[in-house]
Amino acid sequence: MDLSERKLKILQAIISDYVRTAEPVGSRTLSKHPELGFSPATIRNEMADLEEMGYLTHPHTSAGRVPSDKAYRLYVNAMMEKKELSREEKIVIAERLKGSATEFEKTIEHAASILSEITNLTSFALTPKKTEDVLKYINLLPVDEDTVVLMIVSESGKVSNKAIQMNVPYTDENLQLLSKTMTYNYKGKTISQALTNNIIANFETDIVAMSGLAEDVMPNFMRTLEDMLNVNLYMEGLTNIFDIPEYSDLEKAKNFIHMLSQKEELTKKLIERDDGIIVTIGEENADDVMQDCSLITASYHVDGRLVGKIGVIGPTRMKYGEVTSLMEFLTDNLNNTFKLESGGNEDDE
Amino acid sequence: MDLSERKLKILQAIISDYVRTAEPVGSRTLSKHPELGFSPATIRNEMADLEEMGYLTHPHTSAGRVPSDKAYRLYVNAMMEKKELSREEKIVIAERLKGSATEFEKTIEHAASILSEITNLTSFALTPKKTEDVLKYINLLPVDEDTVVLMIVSESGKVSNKAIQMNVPYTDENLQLLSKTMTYNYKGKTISQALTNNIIANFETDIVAMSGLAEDVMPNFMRTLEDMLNVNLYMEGLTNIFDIPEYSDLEKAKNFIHMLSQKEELTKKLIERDDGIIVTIGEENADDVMQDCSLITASYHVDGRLVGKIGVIGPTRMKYGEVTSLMEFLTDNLNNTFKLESGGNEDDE
DNA sequence: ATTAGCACTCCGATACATTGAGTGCTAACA
DNA sequence: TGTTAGCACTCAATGTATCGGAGTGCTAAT
Repeated sequence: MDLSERKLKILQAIISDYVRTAEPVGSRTLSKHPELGFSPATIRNEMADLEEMGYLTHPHTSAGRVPSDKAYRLYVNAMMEKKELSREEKIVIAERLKGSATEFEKTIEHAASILSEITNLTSFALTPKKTEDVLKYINLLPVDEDTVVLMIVSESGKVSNKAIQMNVPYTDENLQLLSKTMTYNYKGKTISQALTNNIIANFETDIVAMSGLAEDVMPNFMRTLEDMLNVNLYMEGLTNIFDIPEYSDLEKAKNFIHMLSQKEELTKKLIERDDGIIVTIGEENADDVMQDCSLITASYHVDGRLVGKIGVIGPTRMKYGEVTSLMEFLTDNLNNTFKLESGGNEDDE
Repeated sequence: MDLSERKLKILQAIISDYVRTAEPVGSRTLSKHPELGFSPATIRNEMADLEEMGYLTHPHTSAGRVPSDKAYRLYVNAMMEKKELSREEKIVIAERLKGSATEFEKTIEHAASILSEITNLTSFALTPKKTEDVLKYINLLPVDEDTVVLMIVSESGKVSNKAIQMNVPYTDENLQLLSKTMTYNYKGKTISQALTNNIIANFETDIVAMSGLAEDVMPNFMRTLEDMLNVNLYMEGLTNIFDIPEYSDLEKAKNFIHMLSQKEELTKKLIERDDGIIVTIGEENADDVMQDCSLITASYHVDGRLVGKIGVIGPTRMKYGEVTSLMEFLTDNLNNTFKLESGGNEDDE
């Protein structure tokens, strides 16, 4: 089942040629490769073998060979070499990320820009899912006779709020009491814990509940917590696919763009992916509309806990080595950036 | 300079045929129109005149005629008839908008969805620019030893906030004093007024300023005000253009999508447009990349003051009558929705 | 003023020949 | 026995020629 040294070399050459040119590569071209000192005929034999084994395909009889998904998988697993970025590139990238360091979301957005610019693919970035963010402080503030503002502050520095229309008259004392009770009950809990353990039951016996205040406030509190879990999806380089030969077919381009326009679904797909750098190639993607794409995602961490994602999507024919190396560098950089800031002064909204 | 009755009829027929079929329309076809009982030859003469006057073009010698931008302009100004929506359509649309009435932004987003679904064009919706929103209440809340939350509430119900890292130690009294001073100074002012009249000078002599507190707070206050002016752009039906013959050319489709991906620029263009229903046709658009598109925007009002926009963009060949009627209905509906709520419980973020 | 008639133009579809890159196979070779 | 040269074959892509049809513009008749 193992491939001979020579077959591997040939396969690698085919992949790298094809990735570069997008044209099926033939035996003649390959025999000119410096690493492959064999005649076209020999290479043809090997290619026939490789095709039988499922690593290559044939668009039609008189065309060269094209790597299959299986070939790319082998390449990514075993043959691909990381392409370390040059010192200059690293500096430029780091600068660009740092240039917007005060604004959390901007930094993420820039990461996506960089990714699409360098790879010439479509990239995206997902802000962290705050499931594990810890509640710190809850307050209720009087505004009007019938309006109260609920404010929630979390460890990561996120501040959320909501104006609540009160059905029941309230007093400042009651508000304060409820704020304190809520803070006492929820402080130190993660958002997901707060959402699953509805502590409203505890209030039942309390004077606050008697006043009906909690009935007005708690549903809004829960909704606001849910809102806090929302993530933002940034996308860059959408039109890059028009320059990729694979998508010179209008129908294909349409499907691609249509898929990427479904932001909610896309977000869901991305969140579900495992941590670390994950490469899924062509048919490995569960999704029908992604059967001829490769998707690469990487996760970054804020404060070592909250997990966000960046990624690229493009044709299966892509420079896996370069892309993954770049993504590795980017996530490392993001991890560091968000570690130093360490829950500092982030931006709301 | 005026066009004869007959010429007008012919032009109208050409436009309506061309809008429907996207094919150049010839004299034969026209002579079969029930309204036009003339022979092809007669119609040809008239068409030649219309072409000379700039209302028609000729893709090539042996092709039918195509309306020019000038023709569309005439059509929109003088010939187009509003197409009242049916009672059922109105009900369905109103229901869809109401279904999300509690969430301001969702309502806007739905308006865009409806617009693109019915017109089969690309649509967008812009949340209102809050320049004229009036400040109501400003508060500073202690969180940490070195963290304070700034909270701003406006008449429209929008609540904004920002966590501030304090460089100077503060006391609760100082915070309260500063909150009160700020509220006193800014309450009743619009956001744009607050942004232009920097009242920080007034504080100079005040004890609060002495403590250095204001220096920490004011820049953040200003930044937050600016953030409050940010608008959101929703876009729907981006891929609809792939079904439009005009964009079966890959290059054109690319340019179109690329233009719409530049969200900031697009937002700026849209905001700048006058109120009411505005139609700009082809070359009337200042922008190079929009020379063969028509853009229709309409404004809706929240509380009669804040102005948001909805719109569609597509090929100059579009059903102006139907689209503008629909947009009129939508904006009327939005105006009412946001009037009844009257600064009620809107959503932050 | 309108229209029938006709020559003319030009696009688009169809058919056909040509080219060239590449294959698979066989037989010769080291 | 593995490698290679040679050769017939395949097939997409390209170019060329032809033809039909839709539509025009002009002229002459009504």
